[in-house]
Amino acid sequence: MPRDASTPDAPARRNPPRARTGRPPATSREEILAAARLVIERDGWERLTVRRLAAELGIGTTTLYHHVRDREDLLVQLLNEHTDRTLRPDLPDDPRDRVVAAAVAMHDSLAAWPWAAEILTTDGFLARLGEPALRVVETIVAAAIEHGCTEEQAVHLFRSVWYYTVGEILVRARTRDRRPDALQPGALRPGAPGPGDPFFGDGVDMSRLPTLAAVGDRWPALAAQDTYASALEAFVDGLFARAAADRQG
Amino acid sequence: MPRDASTPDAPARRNPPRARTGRPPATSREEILAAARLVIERDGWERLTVRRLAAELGIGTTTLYHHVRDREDLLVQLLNEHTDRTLRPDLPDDPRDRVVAAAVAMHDSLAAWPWAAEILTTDGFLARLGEPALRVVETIVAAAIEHGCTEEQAVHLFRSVWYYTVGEILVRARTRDRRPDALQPGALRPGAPGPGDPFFGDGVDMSRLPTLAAVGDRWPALAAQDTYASALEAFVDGLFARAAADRQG
DNA sequence: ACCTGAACACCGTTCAAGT
DNA sequence: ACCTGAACACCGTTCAAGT
Repeated sequence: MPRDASTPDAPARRNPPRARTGRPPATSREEILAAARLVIERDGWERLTVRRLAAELGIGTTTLYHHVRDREDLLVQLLNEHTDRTLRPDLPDDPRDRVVAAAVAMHDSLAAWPWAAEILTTDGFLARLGEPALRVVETIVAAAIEHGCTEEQAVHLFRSVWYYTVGEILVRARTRDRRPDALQPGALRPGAPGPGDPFFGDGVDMSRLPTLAAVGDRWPALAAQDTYASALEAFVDGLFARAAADRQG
Repeated sequence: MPRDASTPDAPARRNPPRARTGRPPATSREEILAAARLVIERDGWERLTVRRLAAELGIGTTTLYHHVRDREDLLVQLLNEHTDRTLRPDLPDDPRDRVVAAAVAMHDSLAAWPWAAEILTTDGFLARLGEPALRVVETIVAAAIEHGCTEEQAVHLFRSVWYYTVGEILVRARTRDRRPDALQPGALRPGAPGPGDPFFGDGVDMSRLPTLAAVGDRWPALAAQDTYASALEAFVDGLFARAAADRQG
C-alpha cells in the first residue's frame, strides 16, 4: 500500500531519525516536479505524460504512482508550486483597487503557464489550491466585504471574476498565434484559413450579418488586443454598483 | 481523395440527377450526427469517440474520415446543429437589454450541452460557428454600437462577455454535483473530501485566511447558486459605463 | 519497503490496398 | 467512387510479482 501520494513527503522521511528499512526511494516529490518542469520547458506542455515523465526520471511508470495519486494530482502540485513562486501581488489600500490588483496578479500567474488551462476547470480545483493562491482568494473576498458587500455578495463577486479570468486564459491558451510569421503545424493544410480568406462566413451568407461583415478581417487583430485588466475593472465596478443597489432594496 | 469533409453534402449528391457511378455511400452527414447524438444520450458524452461512433454506424473507422475532417470537426458540426435548433432568442428593443438577452440565450444554449465545453475554447472556434450562433454575435456587437460604442469597443465588449460565458460553462460543466444524495464514482475513495471535511484548508493553515475560514463549508452551496445573468448585467453595465468614459476623453 | 514489467483497455489518424 | 483492415504511435492506470 503506497503512502498518501498527494501529501508532501514528511520531513522525517527526508531526514530520517534512524536507519530506514527496505529499499531507499528511487525519487522524491521534488525530483518529480523538477523533471516535469524540464519536460514542459524542453519538449512542450503537450508532451508531459505520466509515461514520459517516468522515462525522464529513469524509473518505471508504476513507480510514479507512489508519489502522485494520478495525472491530475501531478498537475495540481505543479501549479501550486508555480503560484508559490510567482504569486506575490502588491496590494493597494483601496478595497476596489485591491480586488482588481489581486485578480490581475492571479490572472498573470496562471496565464504565464499555458498548461494551467488543463486543470483550471477540474472539479473542486479551488479547494485544492495551495496557500499562496488561497491568499489571493481571501484578499478578493475580504476586500469586497470591506467595500460594503455582504459575505454572500463577496463570494459571488469572486466567482464571477474567476469565471471571466478562467475563460480569458482558456480561450487565449488555445488561440494560436496569428502573426503572419508564425509557422504552425497544419498552417499550409488546404482547408486551413489563410491570410487572404475572410475570417467569418465559411459558407455563411454574410449579407444578413452586416456588422460582422463590416468588421471582417479586422476581428482577429481586435481580438488579439489585451483588454483583460480594463474589462475586469469595468466588471468589478459593475458588480459593486449592483451589489450596493441590491442592498438598498 | 475524399471530398471536402467539413462541407454539408451537396443537394445533388442526395438527389442525384443521373445515375451515380461507383459504390453508393455507406452513410451520410445526417446519419453520422444522429448516431453521435444517440451515443451521447445513451452512453454519455465521454463515450463519444471516433471509433465508437463508427462501430455504432456499423462502418469502418476510416470511413468516418470521409465525412468529417477530424474529431474536432465532428464536434463543431454537432454543436452548430444544436445551436441551429435551440438558439432563437427573443430580442428586446433596448440595446442594453438586447446585449444581455442575446448573451443569456447563447449561454443557455451552450450550457445545455455539457460536451460543448470541450470545443468552446478551440482555436478559431468563433469563425467556425454556424449562422444561428453568428447571428447572436452580430446582435451583441450591433447592439453595443447602437448603445454608443465604437466598433472596436463593441468587439471588445463581445469578447469580454464571451470569456465570462465560456468560463462559467467550463467550470460548471466540470463541477460535480455536490448534493448529498449524489452518488459519484470515487466518492468513497479514502482521500476524497466528504461532507464532514472542511472545504478549504487541506493541509493549509486557515488562521491567516479568516474570511475564507468564516465562509467555510458554506462555499460550495454559495458557489452552486446561479448568478450568471445577474453578474452578466453588472458586467455589461460596467463595460458600457467605461466605454462611454473612454470616449469622453 | 519499495520498485517494476506486462497487461488492460483504450485513443485519433493514416496507408495501402480492396470492391 | 467508395470503403476498409491493419498498423502507427501513443495514452492513463493497475496487478501480481520481484528485490
